[in-house]
Amino acid sequence: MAGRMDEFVSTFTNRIDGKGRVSIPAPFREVLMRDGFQGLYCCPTLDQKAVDAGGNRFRDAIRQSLSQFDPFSEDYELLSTALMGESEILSIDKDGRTVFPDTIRARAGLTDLVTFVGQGFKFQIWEPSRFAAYREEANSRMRALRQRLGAKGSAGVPPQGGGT
Amino acid sequence: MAGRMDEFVSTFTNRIDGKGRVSIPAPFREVLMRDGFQGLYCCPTLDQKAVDAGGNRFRDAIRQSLSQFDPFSEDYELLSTALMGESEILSIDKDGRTVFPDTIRARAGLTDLVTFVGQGFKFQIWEPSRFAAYREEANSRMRALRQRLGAKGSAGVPPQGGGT
DNA sequence: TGAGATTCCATTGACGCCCATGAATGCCCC
DNA sequence: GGGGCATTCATGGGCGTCAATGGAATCTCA
Repeated sequence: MAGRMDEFVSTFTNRIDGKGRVSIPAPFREVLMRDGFQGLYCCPTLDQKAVDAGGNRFRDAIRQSLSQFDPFSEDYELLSTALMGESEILSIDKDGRTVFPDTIRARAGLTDLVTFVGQGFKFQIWEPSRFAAYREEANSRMRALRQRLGAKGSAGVPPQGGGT
Repeated sequence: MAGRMDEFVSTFTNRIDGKGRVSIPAPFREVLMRDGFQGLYCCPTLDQKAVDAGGNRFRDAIRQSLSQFDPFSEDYELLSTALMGESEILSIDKDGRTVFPDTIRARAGLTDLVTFVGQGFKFQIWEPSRFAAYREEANSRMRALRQRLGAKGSAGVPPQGGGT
């Protein structure tokens, strides 16, 4: 496998078995291992029917954004409820599998397949067909954006591959 | 369970039995154990029909928050009355259960189910359906807040799109 | 002695752990 | 360059452990 894996890259789709277990993609496990967080920190994606997940690095991002607020302010209440209250810490067994609780299943609309989408310091959990649709939309928007920016110079938007 | 759990995360709903006993969620007990506080420190949530709870860290946060006020000011009076006067220290039995006194039950409107909501250094105690409503509100206001803060820069709310 | 509260024990259902299978990939040796 | 072997990884199943819950037994204080 390639050099230092400190970021979640690429997309994988795995199966949920009868007991609700899913294998976390091995490359992602590798990243989590390096990250040092024992388990998987999951938090709902705000604008999509999906779930964000990661390790310490992801968790710290959330914690840090909360730390700016006074602990007894209304904003802290709201944010901590939405971010920490809705988060889950899942354990990963020795075979690299986890079980998504009902909350996450419902959140992402999971049935028997899960798509893991690498996004650098975190990754997302999607129901495959839902993600396919989302990716289509993202790609077309991206094309539009590139065209718009392309006129001003190529900087700003990286080359886009279809991604498999 | 997973790694070092030093914060209250996620949401759990447990049942109150005929004798008023409730199991504190095991992950929360774990956090309390590490925190070192023997028992459960509870005080009313200021602006909601709910109760805040935690251990030493929570208690310290309350003290610190109070220390910002002039000890003889009216604000101090009000806050200390609300935060300390109405506080309770509950004991946790060997099976990890506690019994909520009538004050807390009334305060949170509890009947036969309790929802525990992790909020980092503390957690909240809610009547489930009441919490469901509040969560809805928290989520929508969270979105609004994010848009507002998102415009000024990434601070405030966790990164949501692809990130490096 | 009786009512409420606390401790101890039993049940059950979920979850973690171990092993087995099988497929795909990479490696080595001929 | 090709065939065969070893490894890795996803998946399935059986089993032990733990947590949540319910009930019985014990304690306490009036």
